[in-house]
Amino acid sequence: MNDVEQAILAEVARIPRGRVTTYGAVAARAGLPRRARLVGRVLSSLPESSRVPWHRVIAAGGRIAFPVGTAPHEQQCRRLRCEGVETRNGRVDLQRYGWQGTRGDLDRWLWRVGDEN
DNA sequence: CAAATGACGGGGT
DNA sequence: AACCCCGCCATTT
Repeated sequence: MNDVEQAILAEVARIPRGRVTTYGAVAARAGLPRRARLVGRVLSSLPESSRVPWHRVIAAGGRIAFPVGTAPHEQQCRRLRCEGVETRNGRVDLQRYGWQGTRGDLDRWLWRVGDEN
């Protein structure tokens, strides 16, 4: 595994339980702007045994990347539901569950923790 | 080597 | 909101 994949997985692992973020956002935070597709490719190559929370990564606009009705789609919805994230018609409300990862994040705002610059 | 293919994104209709 | 189209780029045909 190279450093690029490492950076991407590190960002995915940073997403808090019960929150979600997009492929594009992960790429940007990993220092790879406009490389959303790469994020998807890396996640698709994860072994079943991986503990990386891949289900917290969704497509732009809160859409679940897998086609509605497919097994992987159902699995992702199930995993999200387990941590309190509700999915409606294959989508997640980003206004409510979206995680930006930096300034403006609800958690940091509430607890005043992390890098405040 | 050319063309198709994605766990994508954004802009236009 | 739902498509379509095009940019993106590592892999696979």
